[in-house]
Amino acid sequence: MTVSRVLRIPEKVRLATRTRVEAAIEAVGYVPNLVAGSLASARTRTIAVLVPTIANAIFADTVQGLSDEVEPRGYTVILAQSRYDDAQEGRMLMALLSRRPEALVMVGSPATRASADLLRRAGIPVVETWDLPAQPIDAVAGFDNRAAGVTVARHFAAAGRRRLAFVGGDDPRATRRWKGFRAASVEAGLPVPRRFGVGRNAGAGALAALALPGDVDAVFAANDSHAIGLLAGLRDAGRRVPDEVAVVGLGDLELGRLMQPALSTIRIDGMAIGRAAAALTLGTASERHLNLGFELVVRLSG
Amino acid sequence: MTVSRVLRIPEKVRLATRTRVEAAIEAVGYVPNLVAGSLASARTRTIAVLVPTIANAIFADTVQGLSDEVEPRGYTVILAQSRYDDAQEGRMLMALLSRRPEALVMVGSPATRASADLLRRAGIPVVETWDLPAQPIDAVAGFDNRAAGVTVARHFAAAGRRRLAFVGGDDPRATRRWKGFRAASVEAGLPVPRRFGVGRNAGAGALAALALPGDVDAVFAANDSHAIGLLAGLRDAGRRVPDEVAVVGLGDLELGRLMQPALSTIRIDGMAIGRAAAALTLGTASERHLNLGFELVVRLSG
DNA sequence: GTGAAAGCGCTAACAA
DNA sequence: TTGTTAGCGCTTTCAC
Repeated sequence: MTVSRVLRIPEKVRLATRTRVEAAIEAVGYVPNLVAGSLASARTRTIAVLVPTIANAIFADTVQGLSDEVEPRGYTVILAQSRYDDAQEGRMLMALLSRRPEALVMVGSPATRASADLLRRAGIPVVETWDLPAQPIDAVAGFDNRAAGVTVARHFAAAGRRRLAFVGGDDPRATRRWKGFRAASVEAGLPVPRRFGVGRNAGAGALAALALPGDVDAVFAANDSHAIGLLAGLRDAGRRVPDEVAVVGLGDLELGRLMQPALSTIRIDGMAIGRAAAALTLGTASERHLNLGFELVVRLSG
Repeated sequence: MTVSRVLRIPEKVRLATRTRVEAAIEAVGYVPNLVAGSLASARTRTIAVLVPTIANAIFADTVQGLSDEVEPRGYTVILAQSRYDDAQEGRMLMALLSRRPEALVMVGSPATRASADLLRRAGIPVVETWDLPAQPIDAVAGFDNRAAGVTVARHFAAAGRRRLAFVGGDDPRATRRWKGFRAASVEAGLPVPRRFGVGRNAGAGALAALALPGDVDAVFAANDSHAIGLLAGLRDAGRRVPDEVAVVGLGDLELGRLMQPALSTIRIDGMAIGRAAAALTLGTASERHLNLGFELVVRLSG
């Protein structure tokens, strides 16, 4: 019991005792067992994180932002990937909750009703990120994906572009960007944009460049990785950017800034999303609904 | 007890009983408590991972490779970041071990003797990655960083380059690349290369381009992110690549392939390192010492 | 300021 | 095939 106090509330132990205990801890190389401690205290000091994939700079940034806030406070991150697969998401949610995290942070929202119910009954703070769901489970740290699409379409329309296209995946957030993009295009009196579904890497963006009809004069790529691939593909195809085709991405990857022409983009601060999620899980946030917004950064590509 | 069996060894429960238990589980929304289970069975089904930072594509790839292998087997990844800081590394190692992972995977090797001792006494598989330490704690999945530097220097020398430079950080692995690069340059009869220490992002590479003396005709950037920044910086400074300066990176980021000129690089398969680490932790690897190698990929930048 | 008792929710081992 | 007992290594509570 005294050892336990020395480790957790040293000021409640007489200095002499404390010193002796510390020496013993050192001597035997004692490493406390937090799984036993967690069971006894009902506090695991663990935050669960579920991302589609960690091998994507934007989500990795969010995990880092979260982890930067949470580690100094003694929390450990437990991580799982849903791989854009609803069943996998459900399994991972269950696996994470079985470890009794004190909060759960996920990119997006649960895909199924069962997953949503599971989270609702978990009795811990749940933070949905990278989106602004209409009926959140609990807390939110994200931005309006639809509005991002609208912003880009209006930007293209104002610049006199007429034949728009969209390149992106079919996950819920990309789809919301697409919907906003399409609606605002039509509202601006332009034809319905073409949509190119693609894989999840930059090479896919390059492929999209090949498939792009000759009359398209502006493309919104739902993430910067695609946009950069698209830029490279257009360059190789001999199509001049932005003269013939404008390109705008989303995410503001550092590398987009270094492309020639520099990539215009919707800037999202993934690390800030992670930090906001941390504040929400730790209860230090002022509100449960954080709209971190986005910003159109116009560079040379469009 | 019967519930426990239904969940872990359902074939040992009569079908009728099983069905009833499953119905009850469903009805009350029972979520098993793995922290209690872990304590009782002394098996946490947890793998600890320590990376310098997760917001770096190459490490994120490794974490994904690892996680892809272990998640289907019921393991959960617990993650911590050392931030290239020895004290932080020590604290995180302790924090991770307190949670009694069944194995620990880290990028590089423990920085201090105390950390190394801690790991040695942990009594679990420990995998050091992204390097080939001479005296590993236990298992290794990596490549020879020094040899990578040697390969690039010889490549430059064979191409008739004379004034070499190195751009990179001062972490142990970048330093080993530098040492190999320098030694092989001198061996080839070239002057000692200049070394430019830089921060950890691509912008730093762009800055290095500005600092680069006019007579340098070949640069080895210790990672692709720096190399891509360097390419952009050289382009903006009006220095032609590869005519005036050759550039070779390390990592084979997808975006390097899309640059113009396409980036030559030392290809490392970060995901394969993660998968190998998984095999090592799960005991399915044939050897404890895996050299995954690297490959010089010559593209247009040098 | 220190220690003794009880118990966290499971699983291992054994009994029925 | 099912159930009982003991105990995993801590923390909480309460006594001294």
